[in-house]
Amino acid sequence: MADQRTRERPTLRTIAEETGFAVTTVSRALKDDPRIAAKTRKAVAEAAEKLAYVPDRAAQRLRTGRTKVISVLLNLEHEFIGFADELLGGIIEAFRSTDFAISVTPEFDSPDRLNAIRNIIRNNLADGVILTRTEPFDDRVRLLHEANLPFVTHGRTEFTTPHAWVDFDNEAFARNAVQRLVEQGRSHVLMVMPDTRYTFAQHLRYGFLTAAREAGITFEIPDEVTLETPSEDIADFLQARYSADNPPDGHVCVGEVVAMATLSALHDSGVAPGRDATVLAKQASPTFKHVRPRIETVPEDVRETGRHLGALLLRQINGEPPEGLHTLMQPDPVFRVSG
Amino acid sequence: MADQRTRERPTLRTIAEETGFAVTTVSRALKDDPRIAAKTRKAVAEAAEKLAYVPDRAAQRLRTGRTKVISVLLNLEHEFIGFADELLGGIIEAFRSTDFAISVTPEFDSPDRLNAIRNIIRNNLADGVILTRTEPFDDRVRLLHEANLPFVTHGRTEFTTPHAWVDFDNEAFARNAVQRLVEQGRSHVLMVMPDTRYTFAQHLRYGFLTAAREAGITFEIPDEVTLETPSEDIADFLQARYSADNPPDGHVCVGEVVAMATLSALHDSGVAPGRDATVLAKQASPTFKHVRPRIETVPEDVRETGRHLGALLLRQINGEPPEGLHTLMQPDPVFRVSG
DNA sequence: TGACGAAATTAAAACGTTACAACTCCCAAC
DNA sequence: GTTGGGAGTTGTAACGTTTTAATTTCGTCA
Repeated sequence: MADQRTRERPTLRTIAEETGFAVTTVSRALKDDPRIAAKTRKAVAEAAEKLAYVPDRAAQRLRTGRTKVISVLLNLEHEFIGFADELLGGIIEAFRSTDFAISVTPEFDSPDRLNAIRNIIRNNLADGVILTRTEPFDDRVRLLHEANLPFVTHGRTEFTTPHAWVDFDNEAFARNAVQRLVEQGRSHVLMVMPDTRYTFAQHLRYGFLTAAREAGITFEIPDEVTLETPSEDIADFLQARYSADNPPDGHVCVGEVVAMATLSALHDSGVAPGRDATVLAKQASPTFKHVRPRIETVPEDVRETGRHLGALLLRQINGEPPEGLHTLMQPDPVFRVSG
Repeated sequence: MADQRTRERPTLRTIAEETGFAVTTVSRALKDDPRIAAKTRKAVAEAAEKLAYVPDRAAQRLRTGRTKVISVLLNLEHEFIGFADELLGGIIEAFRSTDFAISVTPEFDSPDRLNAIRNIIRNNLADGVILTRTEPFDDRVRLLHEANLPFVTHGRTEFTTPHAWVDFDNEAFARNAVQRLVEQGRSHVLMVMPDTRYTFAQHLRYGFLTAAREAGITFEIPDEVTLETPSEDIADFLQARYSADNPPDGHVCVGEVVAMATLSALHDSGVAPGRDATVLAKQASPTFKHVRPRIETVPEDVRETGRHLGALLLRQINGEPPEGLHTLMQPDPVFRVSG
């Protein structure tokens, strides 16, 4: 049985023997080191090509300490549907022309989110880290900063020490949404919020509240449910709301799951979207095109977010300081009927 | 600025100096080698604990050739929404108690799907590989087999050499679906198929055709669209079908995206699901609960699929031969109203 | 003619681990 | 009192790379 893995792979030594140069020379020549004569570099390159030489990553890593690995921390337990697909897709695009490997590190529920980071630092598992679900005073950020390991967060913190981040302007989104609801004559708006521990929950809340107050309409942020509540419970809650006093007539939905739960609650309550109430949503996946009745949405391009995260991380790995490495993605100010 | 990455990490040598044993002894003691006296093992373990020693993966990898990495090949360009989230979630669960890292390797469109595999083999990037979107005579399987690198496919091949796989019984699903449609009095059924190059397309087709023939009803498999067609084009196609002669009255949908496209096409054509036509679907995400009108579905647990893939791969990495390492996941034979 | 320095190349060490082949004890057997 | 052998331990080499500090080579200038 032929085993290509154990079949002798060419090493620098092989090339050295082939060309008659020393291993050091070969190593340098392959990196186009100007100390090596141009003629030599060419000869070495040709030999390497001929032998199909590829450097051994384990040896490089042992010698240099660089892993050539990017670690993406994801909570795959209850993520927004399709979030990981798109984010990873974007990150991978950003690293496509490099030889970095993308490693997915699971993050389990809160008590020790830190452990995943500690593990990466202790075992030197990555040259860079991408964090999601950022909190205002995120300890993971503190750890990575101390360890001097490049990282980018999806979402902002409130630390004063600068670090790279990419975020969607959720405050603007919420503000725009409320204003649009007001334009449509709505007067009592409701929004299901993310868990308050995440920074973007504050942004949403702020945008939502200020816009509602400015417009002089009433608003409602339920305590009973969050985006992490199972979506059928959200739907049940909303349905209960509709059979109680003073039901909302406008909904701002931060994600597709909550938007669909809302629509199903309206449907099951006999409330006609568009006529009796308006539902606005942030749309991240193309699926939403097919939801009926059609509602107005604003897109959030998660893949693009991933590309930005990757790009900012790469710049840090290449030595740029994190100062100013930010991308705040602006929502399209106009809501459009999806599909 | 403290840099924990460069701060001296304890190595075997550190422990050796601390305990007075030789490096070899320490190395063996840490693996509980019976050649080392129990007392020594204990002393070494304590010193290692005290110093917070963790073995250097680069050094282990260089020395042993084992990478402690699993590579998951995913096409993140046009995957079913949420597929990667769930599959990765399951795979990660399977490897949770090991120290394997999960690396996502992008697979781009067909011409050279092989290159990703070649790259993994040449660079020795993984100890095991998980393949998705398997084809009947999948060259990737051939390569991995030759390289003697453990792997599992999601989906079956038609090779005679045995290899590990995990699959959903799509033939049974399609058969059950057609039978259910017949029960509901439907007489002309339509199914949008995956691209024919994938093995599971054959299974679906076979189940669909035999059940329809057995029941003596007419059926239709459009050439114009596949599951890879942009979903709005699928919807447009179906809408056109409804304004033409002899429209279908039953739909089998392999995924949620096509199910939603179908529902939107019915809606936009003024065809009432349940009364004028029946839509049955395979449901992989909980979101679908909220789709209105409700339709009957059968669940497919992609996370469980991931767990199986991971488990079978792990067994091979631990030396089991691939013979008999299969899991064919059976669909629930009864369709239920979702939500 | 010999010394100098720049250009080109090199040997050797190191990264941290594991594997191989010894080596040292010490006790039992003759 | 030597021998044999097992238990326990160890030194050394090796994995393939990069880095440091030489070393060689050669043209130039005094």
